[in-house]
Amino acid sequence: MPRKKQFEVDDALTKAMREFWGHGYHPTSMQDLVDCMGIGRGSIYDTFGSKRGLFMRALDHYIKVYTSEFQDMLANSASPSESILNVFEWAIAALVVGGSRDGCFIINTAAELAAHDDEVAEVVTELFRQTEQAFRALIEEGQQLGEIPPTVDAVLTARSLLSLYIGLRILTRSNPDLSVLQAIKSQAKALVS
Amino acid sequence: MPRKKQFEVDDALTKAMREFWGHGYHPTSMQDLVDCMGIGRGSIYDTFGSKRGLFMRALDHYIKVYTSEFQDMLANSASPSESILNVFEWAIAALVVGGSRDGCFIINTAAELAAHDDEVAEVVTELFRQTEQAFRALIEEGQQLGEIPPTVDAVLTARSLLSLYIGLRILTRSNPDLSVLQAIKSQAKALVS
DNA sequence: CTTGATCTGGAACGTATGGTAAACTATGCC
DNA sequence: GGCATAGTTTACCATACGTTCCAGATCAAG
Repeated sequence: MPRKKQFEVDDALTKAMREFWGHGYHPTSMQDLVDCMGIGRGSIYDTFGSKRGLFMRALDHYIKVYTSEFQDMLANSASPSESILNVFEWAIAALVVGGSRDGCFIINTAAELAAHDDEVAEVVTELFRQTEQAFRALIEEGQQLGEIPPTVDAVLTARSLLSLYIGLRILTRSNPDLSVLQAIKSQAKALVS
Repeated sequence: MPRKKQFEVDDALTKAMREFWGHGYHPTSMQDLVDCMGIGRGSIYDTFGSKRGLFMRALDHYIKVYTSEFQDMLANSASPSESILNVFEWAIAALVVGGSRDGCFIINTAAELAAHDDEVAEVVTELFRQTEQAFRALIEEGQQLGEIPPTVDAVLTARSLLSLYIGLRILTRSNPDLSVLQAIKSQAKALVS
C-alpha cells in the first residue's frame, strides 16, 4: 500500500550530524540541511518533526557512532593505559590527519546549548558521565594488571582525564598548535604512570 | 558644536557583553541587544558598525575585565600555588554563588565561532596563550620560592592547567555537579605539589 | 489496472532577522 | 539666535528563517 521511503534515515542523519557538528545548531539553517541531506523539506519534517527534533536525533546518532568507535579503540589497544592515551591521540589525529577543527560534537553542543536547554544538558551530561566511567574502569583495570600504580585515585583521575580531554577538544577549535596538544597528552600519560 | 553621546560606551558594552556571554553570538538578536543596552538601533550601528563589530568590542571588553580580575586575584593570593588554585576556585564559585552556568565568554566563543572565523580564533588563541604564560610564570615563581618542586615541568604543566581549566568551564555549562569540579581543582593542586 | 496510502519536492506563509535611511532633537561655537 | 554638527528615534527594507501545505509521484494490494 504505502510507498517506501526513498532515502535511508541513517544516511540522512549522518549528513545532518556532520552539518550540525561542524557549524553548530543555530548557524545551520533548514536550507543548509535540505542541501546537504539531499532530501526535501517535507521529508525532513515528516521524518524528524522539526529542526530541533532532527538535531536531537543527530546528537543521538553521534553518540552511537562515538560510543562504537570508542569500543573499537579499546578493543585494539594493547593495555588499559594505552587505551587512555589512544583517546587523546585520536583527538589529536583528527586535527592532524583531516585538518578538521570540528572537535567533538558533544562538547561543542555542551558549550553552545547546554546552559539554556535542559534536555540537551541531560544528554550531554550523561555522555560525560559515561566517559568518566570508562576512564575509571580503564584505570582500575590497569591497576589490577599492575601497570598503573595503586596510589592513583581512580575517580579523581578519571575526572581529570575528562577535563583534560574536553580542554584539548576546545583548544583544537581555535588553536592548531600541536605542541600544546601533545603536552596535554603527556600529562594524561603522567596521570596514569 | 556636536551633541554629546547620551550613553556611556563602556556601560553599553558591558550590557552587550553579558548578553553575548550568556547566550552566544548567533542566538542573540539585534533586538535583544537594543532591549538590553537601552539605546536605539541607530546608535548601536553608529557606534559599533555592525553586530559582529559590537561582538568583537564586547569580547575585547571581556578580556580587559577578565585580565584585570585575574591580576587582582594574583595580588590577593598568599603564594603562587595558591594563585593557581584560586583560578579554579573562582570558576567554581561563579557557579555555586551566582548559580550562573554562563562559564567563560572566551571559551564559549572558542567553541561557537573559532573554527570558522579566523579573526575570532586569533583573539581567543592569544588569550589562551596569555593564560598559559601566566600559569607558567606562577609555577616558576613558586619553584624559586621552593613551594613547587623543581621536577615540575613548567611549560607542560602550564598547558595542562589550561586544559583542565577549559574542561572545568565547559563542564560548568552542562553539569553543576560540584564533586566533579572539585576533583579537577584537586588535580590542579596535585600538579603543582 | 485501479485504488488508496504514503512519500516527495517545491511553492508559499508569516515572522524575525541584520541593516539602512531619514526625520527629529540636542548641543556648542559664531 | 542661527547654524553646523552629531546623536537619537522611528519607520522601513530586503532577505532569510522555520514551518506548513499541497499537487503530483510512487509504490503495493486487490
